Order: sequence, then structure tokens, then C-alpha cells
Amino acid sequence: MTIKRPKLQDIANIVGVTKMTVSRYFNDPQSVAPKTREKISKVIDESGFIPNKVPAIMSKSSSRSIGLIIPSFSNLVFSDVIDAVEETAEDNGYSILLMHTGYDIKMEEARVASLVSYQVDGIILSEPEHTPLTTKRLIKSEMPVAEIMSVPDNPINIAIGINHEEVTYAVTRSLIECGRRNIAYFGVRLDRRTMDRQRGYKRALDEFSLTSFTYNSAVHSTFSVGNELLSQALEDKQKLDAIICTNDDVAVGVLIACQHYGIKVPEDLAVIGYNGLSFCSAAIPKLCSICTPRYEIGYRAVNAIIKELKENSLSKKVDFVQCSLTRGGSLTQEEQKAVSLALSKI
Amino acid sequence: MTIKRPKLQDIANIVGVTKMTVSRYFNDPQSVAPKTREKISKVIDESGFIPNKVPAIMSKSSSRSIGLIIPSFSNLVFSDVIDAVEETAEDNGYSILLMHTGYDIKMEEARVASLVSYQVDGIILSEPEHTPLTTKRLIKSEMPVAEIMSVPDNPINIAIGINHEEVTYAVTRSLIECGRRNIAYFGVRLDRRTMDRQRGYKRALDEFSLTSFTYNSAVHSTFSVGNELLSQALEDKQKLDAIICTNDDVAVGVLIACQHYGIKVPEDLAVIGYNGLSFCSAAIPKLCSICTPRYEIGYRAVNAIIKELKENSLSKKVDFVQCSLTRGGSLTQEEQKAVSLALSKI
DNA sequence: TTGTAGGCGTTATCAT
DNA sequence: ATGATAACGCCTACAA
Repeated sequence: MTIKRPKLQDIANIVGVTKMTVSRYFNDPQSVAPKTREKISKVIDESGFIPNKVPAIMSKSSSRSIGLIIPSFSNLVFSDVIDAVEETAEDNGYSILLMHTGYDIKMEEARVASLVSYQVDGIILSEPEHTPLTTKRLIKSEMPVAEIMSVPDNPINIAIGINHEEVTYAVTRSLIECGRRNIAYFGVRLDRRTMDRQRGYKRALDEFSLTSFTYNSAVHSTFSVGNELLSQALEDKQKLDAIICTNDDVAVGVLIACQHYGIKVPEDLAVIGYNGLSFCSAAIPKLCSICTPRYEIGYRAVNAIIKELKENSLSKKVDFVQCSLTRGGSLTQEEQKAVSLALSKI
Repeated sequence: MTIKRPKLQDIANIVGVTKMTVSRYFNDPQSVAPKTREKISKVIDESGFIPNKVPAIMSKSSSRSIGLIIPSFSNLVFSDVIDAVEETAEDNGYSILLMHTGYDIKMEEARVASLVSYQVDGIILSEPEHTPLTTKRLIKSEMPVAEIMSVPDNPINIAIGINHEEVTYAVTRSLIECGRRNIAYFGVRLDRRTMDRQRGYKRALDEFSLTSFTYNSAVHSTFSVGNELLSQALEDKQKLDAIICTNDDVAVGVLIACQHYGIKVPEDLAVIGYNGLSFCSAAIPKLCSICTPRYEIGYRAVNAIIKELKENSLSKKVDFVQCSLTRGGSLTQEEQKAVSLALSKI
């Protein structure tokens, strides 16, 4: 089916002007005579006409839009990123083309190609690893590219993210200094992020010659994984006194399981999550979480891209952002203070 | 910044053919001579070239893409819808343009205009209410439009959704027949969906001359609302024996609060959610929920649109889909059987 | 204030 | 198997 859609010329014919006048009506109403304006306005209203933006994209080879690629829509971490990117872009007259990859770099490759073929002016990627072809295409395209959330080893252009290893190191160290000795790390899916965090955790334990207890679930992160990993740890008869979770889903699962088993949080067991999502407050006690500044990341990524577009130049820029602690009841007051302080120093 | 991107002509110049041959290479590689094909392939590989799709959209006034508008990325109900729509569309050679409205019909109006201006071939809306201008534009555009999730009173074209009132009526009735007498409804934000459900709940109670206990939170649905509403109900000294929640977030909040207060679920209190999201399994006991077939809805919407595109004709079609019960431990076995049976009869 | 001419980069169509 | 030409619908630039 080829939809027969009206064009500027059709409106112009009805009104009795040329399409140029109708074009002006849309782009700068002040530039057409009041009487003409009214006539055009009436016809537009009656016909529900919407001008075709495609020819303009073609002649300017710019769509005034920015592509945003996220791994998954079922991970709430990214909904804040989407909102930040979209708001910031719209404030600057840009729109967003949104795509997801299902955590698959081959899919990411296809999405990037698609965005480029639609003539986006810039691209934001939220996973740090890409296929070689993706990287090559992005470099050759000479368009602003921002990699966000994690900072890759060798950024393409702009990079704005969290130093997961340092953050987890600092948090682990704080808990040790507050007296916790048997600290476990609960991870899911062995991606880079989880492994960076785990490395920071391990490093802190090693410095104090403490044993590490790492539990990983092969399963994608879901709310029930925390539950499962805690059961596993209990079966192992580990007398853990703190659990650092790779994300809030797992941590809330742990808290629910603690309530079930009658484990006292935070007295007997400290629990901390990662990201600071809104459902932290669902658990009793409320989950303490390492809050990642997702809004700030999105905001800065878009502004960096727009700056490059304005200045017509690309330059490598790497920025780390600071995390904070979402306060709750799953750490002691003292621990919350210590963790907050440590995070503020990174 | 105007990005200077290579075009077919540039590739053609290097290879020593015309742009038409390069165009053929992309659209039907078999139609160029093997030797030429190789030469072009080599240049493409080295340059990371991606062809511009915009001119093709322009000349065909079709982008082979479908617009999908959802209210929010932070509502996990829609991530399944997105996946279903995207998969089905891609299987048919269509891509998806995804936008969100923040539950605001004025924003929806702008999104629809944007999608139409990008020459999408069809649009999927996931909220049943629109501004008059949105409706007019969609009708005048003569493109396939699918309204999903809820079925509007007066559908524009295709409608595929859930009969929320009937579903909630059936569930409430089942609980009454299983012996529950003091059944509350926990709602959030007074949108149509919540009110439809509430109406079904009320109708069932009225038939048995039972008192209704409706608690509404003005706040957006979050995980902590269930907690708050349950505390409120307890303060009111209502001796409730069942709670029907407007969604799973609230229901999981209720379960967590029950665990905290030592309320026995399901013996003393039955709890049921709505949507059957994956985090139902986070709670202890696992939440029973009215599972909406989101994948099926997305799948059917896309297929209906593509059918209309192929046949080049629009026709009103309204379909209701069936819900099922996500089994868990927040209803008794008997109640789960009864609810399942009732849902299968709608 | 309004009109005219030409071009954006691809593909359909016809020609070689 | 490949080339030449025209057309898609808008906007820039210039003209009246």
C-alpha cells in the first residue's frame, strides 16, 4: 500500500498560493500576510495536514535528531537515561531515535547502521563493547558519538560514565572499616560491568587479607535471583555479615529473603544495591543503594554531542561521574555515613 | 555542523562504475557482475560506507516502518509490547519508531505528528484516549492505526485489548464464591484502566450485597504504594480478607508489608496483582497475578497493520484478548483454580 | 509579501 | 550487466 498523502502543493492549490507560501507558513508564520495566514490555517485545520519532513532531511543531510541505543527496555536503569537524553535533546531542538540491542553487539551493529542510514546527527551508545565494524563505521561517519554508563578502554569520541571498579572498591573498603568481615558479592550475568565491580570488591578484601565470597547467577538479573543466591549462601553455612549486590533487583530479592528467614538487617547483615532505582523503597527496611547519576549522564552526553555539532569538530573527551548513596535501612547509620563520604571522594 | 557523508556516487567514482550499479549492489547483489561486486564490496569494507535511506523514503513516500507510542519506559508492562511489536515487524521487513508520551495526550499529539512527518506506514497507540486533533489527523492520514491494551469506546481503526471491567468482575466474583467477604481494591492514578477495573470490582460486590473498600493513591504507581495503602487500611481497622491490586507493583508492595506485619497470606489475606510481570516471583509467597497477554497483543497489532498495508484498505476491527492467572502463593489453591477458570471463560 | 528555479541522493524505468 | 534520465517533496536563494 502506498499511502497517498497530501503535500504542500495540495494545500497551496486549495488556498490559491504556491507551495512556497505554505512552506513559509509552517517555518515562519510571520512571513506570510495575515490574510493568507488565516486562509492557510483554515485549510490545515480542516485537513489535519502534517508536512513531510523527509525532503528537508534529504536536502540538509541532517535530521536534527540523535540516535540513542540502549541494551534493554526491561532494565529500569535506562528509563532515566532515556528521559534525560530526550529532554535535553528537545530543549535544543533535536529529537531522539531510540533503539535497543538485547545486550547483543551484533544487534548493536545493525542498529547503528540503521541510525546512520536515517541521517541522525549523533549517536549515544550505552554499552562499552562493539563489533570492530561498528567502531569503524562510527569513526568513518565523523559524527559525534557518546559512549555512556561505563567508560570503554578506548573511547571512540565522547565517554561519560562510572568507574565501577573504584566505586565498588570504595564501598567495600568502607564496610570493612566499619567492622564487617565476611562480605559477599552477588553478581549476575558475567558482563564487563559486573566484573569491574567484582574486581573492586576483591581488591578491597585483598588489602585487608579477607576472604571473598562471590556468588554469581548465570541467569539474567531478575528480582528472584537475590533470593536464590542468599539461599545458596545459607546452605554453604557462610556466616556473612554483608552483601554487596551487583544491582537493586538482586538486593531487593535478598532483603525479601532476609525478612522471610528472620535475618536482622542491618544488625546481622548489611545489604547494599547498585543504581538507586525507585523500587529500593519497596523493601523493608528500605534498601541502601549506590546511586548512579543517570540523568546527569544523559544530560551531559547530549550537550557534549550538540557542542561538537555546533563547533563542527570531534575530540576525545572522557568524564567520570560521581555516585552517591541512596539512604535507607539496610546499612547502619555509621556505615551509611562512611559509604557516602567514600563515594564523594572518587 | 553539516556532516559530509559519502554517497553512492563517491563509491561509484572509486570503483569506476555509475551510482546505479552501486545501488544495485545494495538492493540485489546478484544483479551485478561478480567482478564488479567484488570491487564494490572491497571499497565498502574499507570505507565503512552505509547508504542513505532518506531519498528512498522520499520517492516511495513509505519508510517501511511502523510507529509505536507508549506512555512510559518506566512501566515494565510495555517492554514486552515493544519486544513483540519489534520482532513481528522485523519478521515482515518493517522497522519500528518508538516514542513515549509520559501519559500526556498533548504529548501524544506531538508524537503522532512527528511519526506522520517521518512517513511511517502505520501507527500503534497504547493508550485509549487522544486529543480530537490526534484522532482527526490519524483518520485523515488514511494509514493503518492500531489501538492496543485497552479498547477505546470508539476505535479509530484496529483495536486489540483487554476488557478490564469484565476481567476484574470475574476475578472479584471468583473470590467471593470462594468465601472472601471483605475484599478491597487498591488503585493508583485515576486513569481509565484503573477505573474500568474498579467498576468491575464494584459490580461483583454489589451483586452479592457486599461492602466495597476502595483505596486510591494519587501518586504514580510505585512499589511503595502497596505498602502505604495497606497501612492505611490497617489503620482503618478494616478486617480485609482479600485485596485486588490495580497492578503488580502495588501488589508486591502489599506482600512485603504483609510479611512485615506478620499477616498470613493467603490464609488470612488473599492478594492478587494485575499484569503478570516477572517480578511477581520476587515476593514471598510468590504473587498471583492476572496476566495480560502483552506479547500476543503486540504481535496481533502488527500483523493487522501489515495486512491492511498489503490489502490497501482500512476496516474497523475490535478484538478482545484473554487474560490468564500467573500462579503463585498469594491465593489458595482453590482460589487459583476458580480464578483461572473464570478468566478462561471471558 | 509572494513566486520561480534548482538541488538534495536515491531508485524506477527505459535504453544500450 | 550497466548506464542515462527523471522523479520523489521540500527548502535555499534569488527575483519580482
